[in-house]
Amino acid sequence: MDRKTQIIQTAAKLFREKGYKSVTMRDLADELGIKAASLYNHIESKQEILVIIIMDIAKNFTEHINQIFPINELSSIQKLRQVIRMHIDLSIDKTDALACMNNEWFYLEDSYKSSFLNMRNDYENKFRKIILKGMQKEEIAQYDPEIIVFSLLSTLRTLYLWYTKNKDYDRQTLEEDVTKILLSGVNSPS
Amino acid sequence: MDRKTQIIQTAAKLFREKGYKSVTMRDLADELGIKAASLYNHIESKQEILVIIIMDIAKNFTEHINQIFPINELSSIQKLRQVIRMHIDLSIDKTDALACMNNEWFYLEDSYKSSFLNMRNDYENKFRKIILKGMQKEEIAQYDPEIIVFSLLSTLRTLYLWYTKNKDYDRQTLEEDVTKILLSGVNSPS
DNA sequence: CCTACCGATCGGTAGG
DNA sequence: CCTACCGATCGGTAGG
Repeated sequence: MDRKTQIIQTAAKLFREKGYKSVTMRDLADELGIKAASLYNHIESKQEILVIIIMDIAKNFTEHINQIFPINELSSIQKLRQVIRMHIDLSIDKTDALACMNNEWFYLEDSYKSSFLNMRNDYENKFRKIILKGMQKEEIAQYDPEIIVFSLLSTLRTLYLWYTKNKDYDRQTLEEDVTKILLSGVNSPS
Repeated sequence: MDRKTQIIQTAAKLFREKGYKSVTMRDLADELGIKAASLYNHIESKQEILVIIIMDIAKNFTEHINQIFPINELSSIQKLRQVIRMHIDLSIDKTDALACMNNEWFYLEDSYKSSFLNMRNDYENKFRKIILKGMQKEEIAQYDPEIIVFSLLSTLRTLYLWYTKNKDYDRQTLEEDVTKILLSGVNSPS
């Protein structure tokens, strides 16, 4: 792993723990055992670090949903399952970057912020279309689709928080249980 | 409304829009049409403002769940309904403070941070007990209770975000629809 | 990768 | 509520 990657991963950890604005270049340098000025041999600015962290993880989501979305062989429920799995996998494998994306995107400067928001909107739109098609085909219950989308996404987006406190779950159990609860609700089936 | 209340409400709005760390006392003063130094005639510090905003809204949650929790006449589902309603009401009526509580509690200093986290834990524990009792009585489905609690809370906690973009919903429709989806899931009942 | 250092900005105080 | 101002800290640069 080269130095730049090291810097970015360490930064992701710190940004997650303390927030982008609160982490100083001196904090970051300390964590790496060097002086703040030395960071600038590898990166251009604090902002550049944030951009790389967030855009990289955001692309993961975009590419994955773009891949699943057009597959005609999959039912809406199957697509939803795959989307849930992706959220769980990224929550486990790229926790720090995911936390940064969720909480620090706000501090992206103008052009990157709007490009991030575009990616986010595209993602939500595809997610929404999967739900709507599932409702048309009566695979998914006929509730207000906006509230369904919001409810699912808010759970999926904060999974990383919960996983951090419950690391004993293995990936597969988590996938099964989260999928079950999101699809079936909490009412007793009786 | 006295000046201190004005300062706190304006700060809540700005903290929500830009984040606690990014809002300067000069920003806050500008918004109120005064000079930064004048703020200190009404408040002690920037931190005091944050403490007041967050502790005030946190107490709303604590008091409300403490009131509902011990009522023996209510079933678990009825308690859950009331909790959902509280989240919706506060999301609508105290949006800025709620956003601060969710995103900026992190910047509370030591003793306030731990006191906030205690309140939060108490709240989650009572919420969890309502769910567990509901499962015992078979009012609530027998899934992993931790995942149920997490899934419900993550949706309820981010309701304010969604409401901000969908203000055309009236309170009652929102309560009915959110309750239905959280309790029944998105699977088609067929 | 370091030392030395910069201009800007921050939260907050003194004194009226 | 203001003017004037402070010490500390920030992101970043120069030069080696």
